[in-house]
Amino acid sequence: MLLCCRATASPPPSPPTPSHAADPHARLRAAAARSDLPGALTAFASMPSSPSAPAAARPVLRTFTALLKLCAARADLATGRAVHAQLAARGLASESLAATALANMYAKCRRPADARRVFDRMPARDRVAWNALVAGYARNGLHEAAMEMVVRMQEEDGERPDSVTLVSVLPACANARALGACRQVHAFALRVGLDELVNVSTAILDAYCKCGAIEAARAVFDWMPVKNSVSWNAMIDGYAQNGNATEALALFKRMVKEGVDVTDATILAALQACGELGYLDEARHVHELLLRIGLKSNVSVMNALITTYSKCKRTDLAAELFNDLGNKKTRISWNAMILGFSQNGCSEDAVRLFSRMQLENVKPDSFTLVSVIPAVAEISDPMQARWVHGYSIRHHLDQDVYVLTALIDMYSKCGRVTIARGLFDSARVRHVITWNAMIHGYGSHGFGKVAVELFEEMKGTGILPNETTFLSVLAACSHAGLVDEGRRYFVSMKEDYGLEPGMEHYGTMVDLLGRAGKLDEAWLFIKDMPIQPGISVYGAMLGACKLHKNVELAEESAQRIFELGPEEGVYHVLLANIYANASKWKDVARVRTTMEKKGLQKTPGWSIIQLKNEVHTFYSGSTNHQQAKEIYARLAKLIEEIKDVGYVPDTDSIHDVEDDVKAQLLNTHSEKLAIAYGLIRTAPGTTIQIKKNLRVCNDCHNATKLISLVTGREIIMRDIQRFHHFKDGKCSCGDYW
DNA sequence: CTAGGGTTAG
Repeated sequence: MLLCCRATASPPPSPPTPSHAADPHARLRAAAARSDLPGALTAFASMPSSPSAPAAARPVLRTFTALLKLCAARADLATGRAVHAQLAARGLASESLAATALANMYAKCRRPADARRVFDRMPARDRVAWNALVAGYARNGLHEAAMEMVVRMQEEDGERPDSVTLVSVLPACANARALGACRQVHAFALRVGLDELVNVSTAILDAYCKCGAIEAARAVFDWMPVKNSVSWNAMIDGYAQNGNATEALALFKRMVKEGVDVTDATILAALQACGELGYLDEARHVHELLLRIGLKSNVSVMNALITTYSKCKRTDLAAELFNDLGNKKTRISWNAMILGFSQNGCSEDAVRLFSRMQLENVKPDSFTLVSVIPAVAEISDPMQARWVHGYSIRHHLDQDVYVLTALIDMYSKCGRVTIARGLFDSARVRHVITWNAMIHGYGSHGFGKVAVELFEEMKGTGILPNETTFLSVLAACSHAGLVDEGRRYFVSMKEDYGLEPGMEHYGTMVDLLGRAGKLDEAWLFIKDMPIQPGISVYGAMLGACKLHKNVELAEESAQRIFELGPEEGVYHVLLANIYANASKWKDVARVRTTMEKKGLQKTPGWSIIQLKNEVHTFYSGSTNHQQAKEIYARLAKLIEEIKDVGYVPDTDSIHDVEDDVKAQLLNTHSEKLAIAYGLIRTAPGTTIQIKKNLRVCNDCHNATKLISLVTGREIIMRDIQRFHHFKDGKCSCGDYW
């Protein structure tokens, strides 16, 4: 046996480090090869600097450039500056080789201005020095400056760009989305034959992708006589980033088939494509592949896999990977998992994981909060909301625009629009998304006029509205019955801002016209749509037909919806209700039968109320609550009280049974149960907050108004579409929803 | 001793 592991064995011989023979220059070279900056500094320290010392022992230019390279690699600015001082003391700081290395060091330490200063002091600048500056600007996000340097090196010094110049400046062209510049570089490369080089062509291809010129990129890719992994990765990622995930995956498969080396970048690009398409099976294949080639220890790849499985709605698989990461987890891993839970409706899991992150002392960043805050918003517990807000402040992240916007949205969703407005007013920086969140907040709470006013104020600030802004504004107009304003904004969207309305905008417009009773106009609006109307558009029409009892147009709309094959039973239910309203019982039966045949089910309605730390869920007629008896008793009393102030049960949507049974059924709606329970459990005067999974029904809406009157309570009800604030016998929606 | 500058990914 050559090596023995027994404890009694003699220690292995130490590596040959003849300390006496220590030539500092050799030691520094060795340290540099190991990228060992401290070792290199020790070696440097043992070099004599006095001119009386033997010349061979004194540091030479090479010594300093080696140190600078190490500083650059580690972004160690302090040491880099010390080396700069040493060079300056010897009058070497402007020497071509040293200055170039210095410029490079500063650029990698994110100090492009210092790099420039060194460059400007050079008496003569060669191509390499120019290249260092181009690369320095490019990697620090100074795209225009990088491109300008390429022009100046030719004009001022007559230096012809070489391959390094091109691969340095191309990322700048790419990040500046400067397609024209990309084309110029490409043309230049063709002219001087630099396109033969794989790295040049790859950089061109990548820049084309980033500028959205995916066909041009593909043409370069297909032309390239020699490709490497980077070329393939850039092309695959180009497709993934440009929304063509299908082509990205196809190319990825070809790459594997042709035996090109798959790297971590390949995997990341392929996973991105799988996630975008929600292709679980493909994601699993990529997963298997990366296990085969041993990329499992790459945390970035595992993080991407967590994200991808989450996008495929498999948080279970994501969580498994997350747990397997053990102590290799980074903050990005936590963020990915929290976001995964948050976006898949697992709000409690998201918040729990966030708490665990605190317990394990992982510092959060703005991404963490932007992931967890929507989960808190979904849970809508004001206490938790206040806590996560305080947490954001403690970690100095509350003024991050994205965090702030998430907080505004969260407070709106917790029914606290005023607090949301306070945050909005205190914001030091506001993006479009910030305005959108606030406008949406007002709109969803029925403050349509305020939403519109805020939108007008936004236009005055010079911030350009986007598609989402208009969606919120149109929805606000719809909820507040601002028909003329809505029509004008819809036109303005395209004419003044060049924004193309999407399916949701059309749906909202139909909703706006339909709610206002302009059914014929809504129908014509659909007919005039330049895109094929989707289920959501006809769904809005159907809802309006229910509201205004128009059987004919309801049938037409439903017909189109059924042709489009809806996955939920809501539209059948809606149509059946419309027939029932018109006493067309045969038709009701027919719709019910088709619904059953298609295996579609009515979504059971539920309402929840949160008290202390418990969530109480009520279904229509449910009796399984611990305090069910009390609840029904309180409800019965409540119904008597509101009858005294004019409550008449709205039994329109119920049939087949006697009137008193109808009233009975209405009285056990989940909303009413939740409210009754809230009244029992909370002190007089407390606001009651309810969340309902469907639209609040007509009768419950009516009843709740009167409940707010007789009990003197404010009741905030969040349904699938919007918020209703009930107070003093009125609702913020003005009975218009 | 011929040094100093460079492509994908998050």
